[in-house]
Amino acid sequence: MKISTRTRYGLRLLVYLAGENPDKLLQVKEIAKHESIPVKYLEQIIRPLKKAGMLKVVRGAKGGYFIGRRPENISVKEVFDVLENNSSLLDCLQNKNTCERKNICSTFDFWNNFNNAVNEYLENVSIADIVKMQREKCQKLMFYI
Amino acid sequence: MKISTRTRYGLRLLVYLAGENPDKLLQVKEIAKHESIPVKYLEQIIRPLKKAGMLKVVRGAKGGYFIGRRPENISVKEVFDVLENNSSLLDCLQNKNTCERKNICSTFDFWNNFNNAVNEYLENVSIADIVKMQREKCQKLMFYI
DNA sequence: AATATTTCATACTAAAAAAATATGAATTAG
DNA sequence: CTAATTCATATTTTTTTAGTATGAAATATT
Repeated sequence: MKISTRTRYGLRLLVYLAGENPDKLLQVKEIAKHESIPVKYLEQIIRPLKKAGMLKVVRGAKGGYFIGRRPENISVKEVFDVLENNSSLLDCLQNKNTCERKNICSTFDFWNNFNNAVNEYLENVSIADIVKMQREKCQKLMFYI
Repeated sequence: MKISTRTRYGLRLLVYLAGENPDKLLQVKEIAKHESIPVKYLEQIIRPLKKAGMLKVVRGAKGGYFIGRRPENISVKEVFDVLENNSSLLDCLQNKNTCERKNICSTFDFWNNFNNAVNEYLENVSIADIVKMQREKCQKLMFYI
């Protein structure tokens, strides 16, 4: 049970965009450098997030990206759904590849409950929350200097 | 973020053992059949669980396994720790391979909180709880027949 | 209009991890 | 002594993840 690099990068990307003024365009190259992410890999991560409206684009020279919605309205759950290849903790929880043991499985209900608990947690954390956490931490550090 | 087959199998194994009388020995072959798990794969899963005292063994002919502790005292968290190859959701949370961005990472605190929440959940579910859930479900089904 | 810069789209490769299999040693009941 | 069973390790196969490569499409600037 590991968080993929894809999701980790994607979250950092969104937090970065959300922390900047939405009228300032940020380019892949710049973001990649800032966040230590391979440029081409980042491009691939951006696409589905854009599709989901989490970020917006200006194409062509001097183009770039900006946050697509108010950060309060982007939950981490949504980021998971888009980037984590299979957002569900177990295949049997989402009817695809339905396991034929499903009905007799001694652990199905437990996994289901666990999955729900995790999802609920992720639904209740927004990108804005993370930006806020980060800022508070930064201020605390400044205080001691 | 997927639960590994290893952990899923291991949990089923423990729930099965916990549901039987501890003085009844169950053999790998039988468990594997009952739970639709490849025999040799199951053997590999048993070993670390045994090491952790979650199940106990009688070797040789007519040997087999039985639950190693009261099921109330085996948390799912413990099963994860033993079977999930890297129990932590992110490497940076456990000081090994320490990411050099750790201190400046915009998302570190979030991941840390999330990890703690997940662990807390798993610590508070025991094998006994799962056995109970399963039994109640079974009874409910019986009622309608 | 030409050029440089930037995003878009897809295909491919490499590395790592997970799942499963294979082989044979050690132990013990009968 | 033999058969049944667990123990231990090595190997193979499959799947997933991470990253790279190539080039098209769009647009600002000159």
